[in-house]
Amino acid sequence: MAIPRAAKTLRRTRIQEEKEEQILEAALDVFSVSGFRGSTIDQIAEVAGMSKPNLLYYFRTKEAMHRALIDRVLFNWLEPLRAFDAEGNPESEIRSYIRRKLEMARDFPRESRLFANEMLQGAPHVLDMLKGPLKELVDEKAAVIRTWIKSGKIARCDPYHLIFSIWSTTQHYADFDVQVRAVLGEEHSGDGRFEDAARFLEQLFINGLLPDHSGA
Amino acid sequence: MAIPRAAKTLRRTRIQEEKEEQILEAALDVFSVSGFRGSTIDQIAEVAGMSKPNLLYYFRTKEAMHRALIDRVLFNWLEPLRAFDAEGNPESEIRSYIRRKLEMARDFPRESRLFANEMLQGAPHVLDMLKGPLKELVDEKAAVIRTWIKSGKIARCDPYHLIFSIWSTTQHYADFDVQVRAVLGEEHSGDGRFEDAARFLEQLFINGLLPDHSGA
DNA sequence: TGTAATGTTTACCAATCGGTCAAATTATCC
DNA sequence: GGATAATTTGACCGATTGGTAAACATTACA
Repeated sequence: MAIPRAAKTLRRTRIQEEKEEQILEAALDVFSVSGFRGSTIDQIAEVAGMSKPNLLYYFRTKEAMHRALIDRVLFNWLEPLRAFDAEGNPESEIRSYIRRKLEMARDFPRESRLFANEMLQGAPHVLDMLKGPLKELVDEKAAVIRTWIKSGKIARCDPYHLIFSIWSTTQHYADFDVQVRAVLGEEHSGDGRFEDAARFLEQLFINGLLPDHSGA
Repeated sequence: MAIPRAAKTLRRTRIQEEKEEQILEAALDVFSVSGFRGSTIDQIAEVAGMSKPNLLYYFRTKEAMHRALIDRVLFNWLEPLRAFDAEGNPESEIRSYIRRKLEMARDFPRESRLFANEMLQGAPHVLDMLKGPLKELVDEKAAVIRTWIKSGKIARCDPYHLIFSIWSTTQHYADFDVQVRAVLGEEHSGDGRFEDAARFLEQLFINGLLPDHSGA
């Protein structure tokens, strides 16, 4: 006899681990393309290779699946920003932040699109997280950048918009991948484009942010 | 007696103009948030203040509505890039391109999101346009940028990634508006943030792209 | 090996989906 | 004003949606 699903939280079976993993993997495929409203449980079930009621045995509702997926993805997503270090020197910190974010766009494009879809829809499922933990983390890093500015290590600029511009330029290669490929053409659409992007962005941000040469 | 809809193309009534306008306006509201799959005709009908069969009198299918909307939006969307002028000097051209794109993000955020949604889904409805007209336009402007580089007016860089980075940084303020507001907090979420963004981005791109001061 | 807990499937449900149809209403033009 | 064309609506259709119930199958464990 099937047990009330609450019991699952007491002890997790091997099968539960595997199947939930399988489901979230498929859900990432589907949600990242079509967004929450545009995705169906049947689609996810097909990708996961399981029956729809079987999915709903592990996640009571479509919402629960989406929530579990977001929770799992968000933590890793902020890792590069957390690694942003006040002690390092600005140039190498900015460089490696750009690198890391570009690597994530290359290696985890679905995660990026899942997040982008959520933003486009007004962040109905993660608004609290944006206003809370994310804002706090960004505030903290903005303070770091301000100390760099005060000590003359980088040019005066708005640290928030600096962070936004790194986010947007790097995530662009995941979220707008199809446009990037179309514009670059088949020949330049290989993995090499990430190296080109990295070179360009590092040049842009380093030259753009170094202290004024013009002894003003 | 209703006439076959093909007849509409012969002569357009005043009512047709008005209602189609009304419908596309509502469709923009809905599609830009939920994407094509996630939007329903009923939603659009409600926003438009008309009955569903009435919508379908003007647009035979949901696809037709979406196509008409995209067609109407895309032309204006590329206007700033078209205005990018080879004759002007690089600094002011880049400055005003950033300004124009930021103004569009501020004044037409739904259009930006409609486009972003389409990209996230793999551009099923506009792929040909990306590979054709858009690529040609970008190729043309990339050539302009290359002449600037050759004549030493701006630093050496990949013109395509330069264009991508201007697109992404500016559109970010429309597509990720909810995140920007959440991170900046209520106090800095007013229209002033567009001025701050403009200041930052112009500084970033101008300093980042001016020719090397270090006589290398 | 037996049995209870866990996992899976078939059949199904009400609500919503995109879309049709014919009747009713309104605008247009002589 | 009346005929005719254009517009609008309510009722409806089959397909798909998110989700359920219960029978069935499998696993874990004594």
